[in-house]
Amino acid sequence: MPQRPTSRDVARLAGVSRTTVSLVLNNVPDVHISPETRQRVQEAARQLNYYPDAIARRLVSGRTRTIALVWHRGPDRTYRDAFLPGLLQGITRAARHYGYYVLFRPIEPDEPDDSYVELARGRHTDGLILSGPRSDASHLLQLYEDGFPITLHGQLPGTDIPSVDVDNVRGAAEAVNYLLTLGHRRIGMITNAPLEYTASRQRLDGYRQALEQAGLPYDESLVRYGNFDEESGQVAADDLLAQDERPTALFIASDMVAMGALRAIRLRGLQVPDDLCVVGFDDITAARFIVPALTTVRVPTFGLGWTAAELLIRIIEHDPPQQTKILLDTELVIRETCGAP
Amino acid sequence: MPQRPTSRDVARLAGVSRTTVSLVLNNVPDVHISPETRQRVQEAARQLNYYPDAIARRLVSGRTRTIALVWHRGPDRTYRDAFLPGLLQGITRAARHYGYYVLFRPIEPDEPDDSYVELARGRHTDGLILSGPRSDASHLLQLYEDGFPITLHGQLPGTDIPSVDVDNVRGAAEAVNYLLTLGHRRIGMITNAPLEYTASRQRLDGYRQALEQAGLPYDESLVRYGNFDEESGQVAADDLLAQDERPTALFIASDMVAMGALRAIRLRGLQVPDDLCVVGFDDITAARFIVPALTTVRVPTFGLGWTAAELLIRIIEHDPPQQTKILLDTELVIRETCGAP
DNA sequence: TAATGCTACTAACACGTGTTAGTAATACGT
DNA sequence: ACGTATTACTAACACGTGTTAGTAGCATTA
Repeated sequence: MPQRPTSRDVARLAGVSRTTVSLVLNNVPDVHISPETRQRVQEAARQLNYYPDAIARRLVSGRTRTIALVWHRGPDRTYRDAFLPGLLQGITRAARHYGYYVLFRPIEPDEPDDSYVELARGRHTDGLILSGPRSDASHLLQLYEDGFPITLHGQLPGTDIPSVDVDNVRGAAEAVNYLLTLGHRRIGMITNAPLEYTASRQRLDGYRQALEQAGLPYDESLVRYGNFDEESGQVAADDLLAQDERPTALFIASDMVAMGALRAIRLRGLQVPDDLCVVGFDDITAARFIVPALTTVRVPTFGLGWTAAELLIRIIEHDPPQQTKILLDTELVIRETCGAP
Repeated sequence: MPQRPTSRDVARLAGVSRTTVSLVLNNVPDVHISPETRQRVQEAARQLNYYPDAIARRLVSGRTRTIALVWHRGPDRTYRDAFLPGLLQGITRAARHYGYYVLFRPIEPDEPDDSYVELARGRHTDGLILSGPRSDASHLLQLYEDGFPITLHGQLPGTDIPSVDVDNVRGAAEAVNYLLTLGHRRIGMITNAPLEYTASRQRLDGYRQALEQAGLPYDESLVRYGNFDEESGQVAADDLLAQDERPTALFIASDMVAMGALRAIRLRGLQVPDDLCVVGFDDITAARFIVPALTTVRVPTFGLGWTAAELLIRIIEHDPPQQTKILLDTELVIRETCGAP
């Protein structure tokens, strides 16, 4: 890059002081500058192709106008591929709307969990969205207590850190209700992950609630535990279908796990939806394309991103909403795995 | 945030000058500071929980240690979902390896094409990776000629801007060769997009080259044009299969387009792979899960990201490699749409 | 006519760091 | 004993901007 022009160069060319340049270019209100001078300054800036230095601006304002997305999702590829694009787009759109930039910072498996702290303490960013908070995050709490703006994507029980998440309980309940409406009474479930994960527990809770409300007993022999990936789904479904009295429908709290389950079903020679109905969760891209197309619960990834960013920015700008624990609704997408709509 | 400690505070607590603090904490070589003083400084920094201010540091060094990914892919959701996660991970990993941060900047449809220029001119970033360059990008050329570090993901014919892309010609040729090896002689093709798109033209070229090398004529009646999405694939395949003499195999230069084509095939009552073989391109997630699983050409998204970032950083650090037009190899992933391997 | 208010500007400081040039104090060589 | 080299530091500048306090010059008011 050739020598960048500074506001001093613009001032010199326009024959005014640097202060005047700043006042004109930033359109500072209630300040008296003659129209001729204004025009001279603007002309000079254009002529030199002047862009103010963001770094210097940040130093004096004390604000970076940047928010960071800390992606802390372990090695779970599925989650990354299915949710990151929408989330990121929601975040960047909200950020742009409010005049912020977005820094993307994944935490790799070989890094210490708290390596994002430097981002905050070192003033790289005005606030951060942490996707996938861990319960052992003492640095996170310290940061929060020090007043650093933070929003969680996901939930961290036992704290009052602002957070945005999907209403897993409701989403799961709605899926199971749909199966109940279709007349199913023996509904099996496969979780998306072990119950240590909050979302897992909540989706199971939704399943229980729906059954309970329909006056059906919770039967543990109908529940299996997935572990994010396809293989776990195949194993779980196979085990579930090995029983004498098979369920007539399956609620599987993760589409990726459902992919494995569907394979197990196919290998047993069973037909979906004739022999067995299936509802998934997440609405990954593949759900639309498999045959029969998977009925599932859509997660509003864009909305999660937008909401988390907006919440964060309002906190940064000292205009926090009353509600700082936000749950977004899912949407049941009816396709073919429960029969034609 | 309570008052952040500065290096002045550390200096005061340690009873030394600010200069000494800087020298010690940055481990400046060839400078004589007694071990006792060093320890006093380090102890003070720890005690105050001091993190140097990134902004001030950038101002004095003139470097942001940040690179930006400008995502300029139009409204093409497919591309975003299939490539962004891997690309971004490759970029951030390389960035971290070299000590850089990553800014993500999508260009939304309602924005002017050149809105990323401010990122460079305003010194928000040390360099940028532009994914999806447009041929009418005069600002881009200006930026490049001014010496601003830029790497393209994709290609811009007629310039010598450093770029990283997939070897579309080779990838397509390999796919078609595979079909030829299986004995197919009448091979249809559906492009991924109109031929204005460089990648589209290249994949078609690969198809032609493979045929030519096998001594087969290029028959235009076997070629149709997709347009990114599923629908375009369904229409194209349907049209292709309406002919008297059907092809025995289809090379479809986009998995998403292939999804539509497969539907058209199914609706015509044809069986894959018995009546018709299919090879796709991109290896999207769904390719693994449909039945039969789609044989396709995998794009090394992570490698593209890593390479683009590494190239960019070497340019930023004035250590450019000789080769600045890089083509990465694809990988043919053999699944079931051409029969069992 | 003096006091006040308004217009159209500018000088100087602050932000927090890295770095260059310099300075005492001590050690070393002859 | 004297000049030189080395050690262990520090004062001061620079990075480029936003902003506060201030200053001439002129118009208006009492």
